[in-house]
Amino acid sequence: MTTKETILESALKLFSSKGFEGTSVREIAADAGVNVAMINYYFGSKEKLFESVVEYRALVLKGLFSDLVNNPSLSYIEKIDIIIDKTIERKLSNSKFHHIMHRELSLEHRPQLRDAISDILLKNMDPVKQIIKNGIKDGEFREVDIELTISTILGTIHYLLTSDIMCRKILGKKEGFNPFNNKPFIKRLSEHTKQLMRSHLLKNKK
Amino acid sequence: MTTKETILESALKLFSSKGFEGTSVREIAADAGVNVAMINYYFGSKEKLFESVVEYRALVLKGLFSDLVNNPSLSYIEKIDIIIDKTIERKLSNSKFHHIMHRELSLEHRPQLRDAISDILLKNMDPVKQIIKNGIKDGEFREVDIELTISTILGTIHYLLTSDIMCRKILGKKEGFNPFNNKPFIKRLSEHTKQLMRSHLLKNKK
DNA sequence: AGTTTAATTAAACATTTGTTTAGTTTTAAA
DNA sequence: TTTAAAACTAAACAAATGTTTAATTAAACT
Repeated sequence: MTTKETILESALKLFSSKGFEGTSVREIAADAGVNVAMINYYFGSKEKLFESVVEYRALVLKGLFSDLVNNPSLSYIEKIDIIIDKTIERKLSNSKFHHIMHRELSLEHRPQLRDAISDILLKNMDPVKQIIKNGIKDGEFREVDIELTISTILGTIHYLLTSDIMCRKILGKKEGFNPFNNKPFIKRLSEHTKQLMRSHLLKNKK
Repeated sequence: MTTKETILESALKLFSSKGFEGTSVREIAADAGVNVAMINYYFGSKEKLFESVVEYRALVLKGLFSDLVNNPSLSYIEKIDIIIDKTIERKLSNSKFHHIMHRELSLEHRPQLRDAISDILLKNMDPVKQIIKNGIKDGEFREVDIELTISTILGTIHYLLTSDIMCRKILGKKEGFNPFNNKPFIKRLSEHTKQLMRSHLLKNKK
């Protein structure tokens, strides 16, 4: 790993757990095992380092669902199932990055960064919207509020996978329980969300 | 308003918009129009000021739903409707405080504060749980995943009411749109969530 | 080889940080 | 009115902050 990448990884970790202002460049340098000056040498400033972390990680959140829209071999509800699983999966494997982005969203300084971040987070919005819209048009889905239905999917997953301590308390679990690598819980979350969407979306339910 | 309260109000405002580390005591003092030393005089330290803000505002988030559990004149789904509306209402009238609490939850330092905050946020968890449980027992509700159903309600509302910019983009609204004081949108959110819960919870739907 | 460019270092820089001090004004009680 | 406590102020404090400098080492090129 190059020096630049080492710094990016340490910055990702520390920004995620302590926030931007809560993390000093010296901490990042120490964690990465490099000289403090290297941060400004490679990135120019702490703020630009932060933006680089966002860019660096935004790449892995590329559009996932665009090819799903025109896939004729799946029913609409099956597409929703896939969207749910992929969303959970993606959030789990990028939990630190999601932490950073959602925290930044709730802060009011650095408005241009907020804008960039919301774009990244909603990169998959349009294909999902299209799938639900088509599902309604073809009579498989009820005439639901499309945007808010997507918010429910994202909100349910986000709410539980953002704060381990919150998740633990909601579920009534003990200290040792870690939602992020607990397979039964992930399965449970997936099943609940899918079932929820079946009841909500499908017209002819039995 | 006393000096102490003025400081608390300014701290609430600034912590909410810029975060704990992102806000300096001098900014707070300036905003409150008092001398910097007053903060340490009244609160001891910046950290204790933060805890005081949490205490100060936690009072207004008292248990809302405990009397709802044993109310016999309402059906279970009507109780859920009330819970949804009260949750939205409470979040709107304390949006700054919710900002602070959810941000703090996602940070990993100050663990004892995280614990206190999650307790505050979940103060109403038990009565809601009880209502759904009774609804299932009495045959009005299906056998849903109770904890995750609550997470869906909270998650949907939280996801949309946390970041104005995100909300705007999800809904495809212009710059000027502010979800926090847009009545039609609040109504829309309320209706969606209620409808969602009807489909999800009710056994004999038509 | 020598030379230029890049990478890295330790130290210093100027600000800003939270906090404290010592003194002053205001308030309230005796 | 005198006295004591509370409220408030301006200044100073030490520590930490992001950033830059100047010097040194390593790499790459001619």
